[in-house]
Amino acid sequence: MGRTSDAREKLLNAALDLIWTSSYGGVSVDDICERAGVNKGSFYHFFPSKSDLAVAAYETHWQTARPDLDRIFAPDVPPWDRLHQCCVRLHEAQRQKFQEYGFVVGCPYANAGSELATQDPKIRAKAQEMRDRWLHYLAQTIRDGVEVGVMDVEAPDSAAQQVYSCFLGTLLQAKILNDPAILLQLEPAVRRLLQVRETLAAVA
Amino acid sequence: MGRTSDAREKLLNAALDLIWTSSYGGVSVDDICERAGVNKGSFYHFFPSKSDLAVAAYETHWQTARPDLDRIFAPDVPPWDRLHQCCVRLHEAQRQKFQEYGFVVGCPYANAGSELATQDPKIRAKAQEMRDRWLHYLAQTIRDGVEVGVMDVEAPDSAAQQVYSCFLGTLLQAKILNDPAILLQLEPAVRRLLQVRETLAAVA
DNA sequence: GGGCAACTTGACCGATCGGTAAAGTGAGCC
DNA sequence: GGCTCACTTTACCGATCGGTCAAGTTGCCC
Repeated sequence: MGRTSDAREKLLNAALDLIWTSSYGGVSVDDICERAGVNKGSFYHFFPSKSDLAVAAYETHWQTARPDLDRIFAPDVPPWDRLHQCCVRLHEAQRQKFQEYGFVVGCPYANAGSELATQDPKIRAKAQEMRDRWLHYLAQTIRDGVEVGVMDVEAPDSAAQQVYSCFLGTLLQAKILNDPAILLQLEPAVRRLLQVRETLAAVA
Repeated sequence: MGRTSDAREKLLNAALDLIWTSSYGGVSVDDICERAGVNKGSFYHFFPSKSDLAVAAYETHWQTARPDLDRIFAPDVPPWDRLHQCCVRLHEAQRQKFQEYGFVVGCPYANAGSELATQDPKIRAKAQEMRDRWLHYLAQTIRDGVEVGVMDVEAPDSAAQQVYSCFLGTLLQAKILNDPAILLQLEPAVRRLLQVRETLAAVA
């Protein structure tokens, strides 16, 4: 029935790229179509609006990144190693984007939330969903770390939220300073927040 | 020589308000003029461009907020009390904005940095300047806290950056969840980051 | 009280915004 | 092999964008 097309995927990739390195308001539908090599008529065949495309692009990006995250946060990895690896990867990813574009681009979901939380309910909901997914990884890691005795925390869910705050805030500072090296401060902050045992941390 | 006018001030106030509760890209010059009750021709009499107005609005806001901050971070206030008061005020300010507009609006400077750091050098520079000003308060407080023995930190400048990350990240989460209560997690996070002595913290 | 400069007014600019419509095209299925 | 329907093409829409301009008007200073 009918023909097939990869225009949808090309639009999703173009949208994520452009919005991530610029901003939602700074990128037009025409820009996205041009980058994707797709006509505007086709755009509106696949997506009812610009913001629907953005939401879909974030979901696609998450699904792409998810296998990596599942590996980093696998239950058989020692709890602190998960967070250590996570900090390293975050720094590495921003360093790479910086080399590619000349800019620290920060977290795409957080950028969207910061720009649009008060304006677009669908995008705010998506940013919230992304936060929930991250918190799940973090909270489980912290629970495991406490159980093993490598972390000392009273309320793992609250602690996860605090660690996530450090993530977002450090990424944002790196973006504002346009300096990926800011992210090197992330790991020591997390270690303090979770009272990670020094001797074991050194092993990781 | 010539007449006087308060149009400039009205434009600055309108711009800060509108951009803070929405976003830079989500607010037009016409919107700002309408809110300020000023014609567009007058706008461009006072400011060469929209982004110049934004930068000026942030500076004005800072100068307005500064006396309060100087009081909170005064050298004769016990170091932990400064940070405690700061957390309380941050929560209170967002709660108030939430009541007024129905939205958690976050930090105006961080919002601007997040949205425009990769697009507008002047605004990125301004966001960086605001961060530097905050870090100055925080680092001095931490140095004082260490000296008095109420905090335990190796590198006060790094610690200040980590605390600031917590500020930004927690404000951003509150905005994404549209829930001011998220900010209640800020103080315990700061206490852990700086290893604040529990007994003395309880006094504050 | 006159002159000058600061400010206001309102119409206007070309470009671009997100989104639409309708005719055309081609791949897959029977 | 032809029908059908997913997709493409292209031209178009009214609204709005940031910004301009030239002719006013009004207060301050001498």
